[in-house]
Formats: sequence, structure tokens, C-alpha cells
Amino acid sequence: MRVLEHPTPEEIRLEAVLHAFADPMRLEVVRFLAEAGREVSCSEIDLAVSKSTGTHHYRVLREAGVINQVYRGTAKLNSLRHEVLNAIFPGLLDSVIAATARQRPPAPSPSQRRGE
Amino acid sequence: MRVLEHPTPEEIRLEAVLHAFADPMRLEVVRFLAEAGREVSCSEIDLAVSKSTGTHHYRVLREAGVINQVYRGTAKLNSLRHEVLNAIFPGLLDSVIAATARQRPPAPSPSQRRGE
DNA sequence: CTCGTAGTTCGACACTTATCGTAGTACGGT
DNA sequence: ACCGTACTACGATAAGTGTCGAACTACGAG
Repeated sequence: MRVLEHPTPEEIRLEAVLHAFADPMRLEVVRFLAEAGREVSCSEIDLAVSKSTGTHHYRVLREAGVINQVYRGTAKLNSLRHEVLNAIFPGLLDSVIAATARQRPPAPSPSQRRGE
Repeated sequence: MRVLEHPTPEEIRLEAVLHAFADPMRLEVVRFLAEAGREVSCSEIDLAVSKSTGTHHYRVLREAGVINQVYRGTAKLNSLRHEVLNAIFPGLLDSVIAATARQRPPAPSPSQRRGE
């Protein structure tokens, strides 16, 4: 069984988390995971980069402590470490998620335009 | 008179702000400005880098839209763009400031230890 | 006008990072 | 056993970043 290293809460560093956030591809992953609210395989998120680059970004997120990754069969399931991050840096993840939703209006659901 | 370029609220990009935050020196500046709550000259913040490196970090913060810089005489005064950032990315700056205070307990003022 | 203070600009450099393609591994199904 | 899918590992590379020192500019004070 393949096991993946994750930082413990004590090992999570603010700068690493912020650096993990500071990339469009990784922000897209965070935004997607937040919206999904469940475990999502790498291939479900359609990043505009090659697979090897994708692997790189997922690793950065995991090693920073932002996401959790587990293998299930051939797939690798990703989810946000929401509670852990909230405990260490209260409000940080939520404000970033809200910011991504605000700056990238991706969900074009109809009749959802309150006067901006 | 020397004038400094600042991004308008519309020009402020989330990734740029997060990237500006993702550096220990710049986080220290942000933390200092937040604690001071006033305009602070560059030389007041004692960064552990050379002056030219300091200039670089201040510029990154300003161009990302995190701080405001104005000349007064020979000094350059810095302050957080707190209201602007709060309007664009609600809670983001505050959670980062709280996180810096949490991860770097620097202010050893006496009789200020409520049970952690 | 001269001097000192505060900060800038300009290379230069080492290091990191985002990116790719190719080859490889792990697992489930047939 | 074989195949396909999902992801990884390994260079390679181009671009970005943090750092410095040395020379420079802007301003106030005397």
C-alpha cells in the first residue's frame, strides 16, 4: 500500500501555506475542493497543465498541509484539511476560498446576479 | 516630488497578494504595520536584510496592493491598505495578521499572558 | 553649498520554481 | 497474464526570486 507523508498540525508553517496558495493552478485546486466538499481524484480537476506538473502542484499543497491525499485503487483522492487549518490559522482558508470565488466567477448558475 | 504607483482596488490580484504574504520578511513587515496601526518608515522596521533587499520587499508589498507608501521628506512612510483589502478579500488580511501573531510570538510585553 | 540620512537602482549571483516529456510504477479488470 | 488507467519519478530547462554591494538620488539641516 502506498502511503503519503502529511505534515502534522505542529509542522504546518504559515509561509508554506501562503506559498501554496500563491499559484493560480493550486488556487484552482483549492477552489474546486472547497466547492466539491468531498474527496476528489486528481483527474477530476481539469488543470491546464501536464499531468507531471499537476502532480507537482498537488505535492506542494499536501506538503504545505493544505490538502489530504489518500490512495484508493489507482486513484488518489484529495480533500482540504479544513478543520486542521481552521484550528491553526482561523479564518485563513475560508477567506482564501471566498476570495477565489470572488475573483474567479466560475459557477454561472442562472438567476444569481445580485447587483454587484 | 516623488510619487509611487499603487494598484487600484480593481487591479489588485489575489495571487499577487498571497505571493506578497508568502515571505518571512514581508510577513514581518505586515505584522509590524498591523501592530503599529500607523504610518511607519522603512527604517523603523528592523529587517535582517540589507537595505536594497528591504526596498525590494516593500515594493513587492506595494505593487501587490498590500501597503501604501508615501514620501515625507527623506522618509518613506508605510501603512497597510487595510480597508481596501478588507473590501476586496474580506477577512484575508485579518486572518493573516492573526496567523503571524500566532506563529511568531514576538511581543514579550509583561503581564500579558492570558492562559494560552 | 555641503553633509548626512533615507531610500533607490543596477548588475550579479545562487537558489527556487513551474513547466514539460519520457519512462516507470501501482492497481483493477478481463 | 495482459492491458489500460492513474499517477509518479526523473532529468531538463526557462523563468522567477531573494540576496547582496556599490554607486546613485532626494531631501532636510546647518
